[in-house]
Amino acid sequence: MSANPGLRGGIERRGLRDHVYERILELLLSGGLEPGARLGIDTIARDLDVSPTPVREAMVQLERTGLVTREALKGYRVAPPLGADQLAELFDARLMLETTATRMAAPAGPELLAELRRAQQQHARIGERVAEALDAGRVDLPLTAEYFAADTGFHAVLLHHCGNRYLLDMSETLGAQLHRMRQTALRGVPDVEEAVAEHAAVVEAFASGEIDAPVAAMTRHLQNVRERSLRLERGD
Amino acid sequence: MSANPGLRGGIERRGLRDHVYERILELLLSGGLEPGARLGIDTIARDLDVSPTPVREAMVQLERTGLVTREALKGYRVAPPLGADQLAELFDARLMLETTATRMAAPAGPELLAELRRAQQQHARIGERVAEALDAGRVDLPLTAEYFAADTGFHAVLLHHCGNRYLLDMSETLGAQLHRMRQTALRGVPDVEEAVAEHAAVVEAFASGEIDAPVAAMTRHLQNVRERSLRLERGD
DNA sequence: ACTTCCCACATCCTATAGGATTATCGGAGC
DNA sequence: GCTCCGATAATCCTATAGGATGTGGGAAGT
Repeated sequence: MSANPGLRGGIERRGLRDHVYERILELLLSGGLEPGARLGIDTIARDLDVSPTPVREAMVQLERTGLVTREALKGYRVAPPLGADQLAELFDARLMLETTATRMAAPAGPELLAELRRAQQQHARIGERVAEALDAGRVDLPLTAEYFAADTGFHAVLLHHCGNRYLLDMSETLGAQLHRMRQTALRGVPDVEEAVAEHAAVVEAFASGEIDAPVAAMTRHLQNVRERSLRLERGD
Repeated sequence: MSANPGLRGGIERRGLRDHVYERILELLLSGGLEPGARLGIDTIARDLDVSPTPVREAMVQLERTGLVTREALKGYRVAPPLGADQLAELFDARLMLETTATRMAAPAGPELLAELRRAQQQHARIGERVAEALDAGRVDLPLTAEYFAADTGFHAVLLHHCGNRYLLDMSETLGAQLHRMRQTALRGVPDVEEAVAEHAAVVEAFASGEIDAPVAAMTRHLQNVRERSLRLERGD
């Protein structure tokens, strides 16, 4: 296929729109902006040294993800924080998606098991560091971001192996909302040990070969996450 | 600038982007375009008497629905027809979504039952006319479109009453793909009687008050639809 | 002092123009 | 006859400009 993978840096041309999209996306995911803050087209265009047109396209794409809201003739804003009801619905949707994906991936091949173990160990490793920092009273923002990425990565393994692109798409859409929730509602990582243990239980269930065990373990995990998060949302 | 800004082809006053989006969407859903056909920005802009910018925004929005594909620096095209594997995945996703929505809507209030009955009668009424036309050997395209709309409407009732906006969003996304499938893969409506009967069974299950009956009826219905469609796809 | 009206500023939205890239078609060479 | 190559045309992509709309502040009136 591609003759020389070595020099693909200069001719990476895929339009400004995608670059602008990624920049704004990571800006949103980094959490530096308050919900409701204005996202002026011209302002962003000036900051990125591009014209308003690609910025506008990127905003349309972002609007579809739910991270930004648009009011006609008034401009774009950072989406308001998720309400308690939205939070519950989000967890319900995720429960449906991931249990189904787990069921579809149930006859676990050896490569799935390997990937799952790798993701789980990564998650556990970072989780341990997070727990240490938490005991020391420190809050390490980059570390927590890394932790969330590892957690997302673990779940992504199953979605990638369920063999259904629509489920994967839905999961990625929900993933953006989930990230937003973690920034606004939750302030830290209150349940590292529980999450790591439950992930390990899922891996064990897959390794056991029982056909219904993985779904049961995943259901338990997600219901626990839901319960912990909603309890935290209500104010401890 | 344009000669007469006052009467621009029935375009109202809330931003051209949404209007352009709707126009292109109904153009795609009407089925007048071959899969793979080019969707030139400037061409569409000229046809609708607007500038390329709102057309471009509408295309970004459409790309997210899966109805059109985009190749950087090459333009937009009508998405290729769904393969057999995509078809199966689509039905699996729909099965997951609708059974879950049915379960969530299970304690049926009287207003849900009323809406469901109304939608079911509408579906049955149009279905009868479709069957008559089918017996007479005629193929009435507007009538089949109306039939599909009624079928979609029946399922939409449940999604609207499940109380979860994410499930509703997913269903609408899948709905576009479903519509596309009906245009390409299926040519007519081969299973009017079965579909009407199964919808009636779903309504009855809701009316019975049994907590698990609606989910079971809906599962049976969707599995039957899946089986009939895939059999047709394989070529009778 | 409070409300209302009006005007100036900022921003969004659309239109037009030009550079860059890709597809197409005709012709030369093997 | 087939392949390769170059020029032309069409299209996409980005940038810039101007009209339309919403917003905020100040002055006048009650």
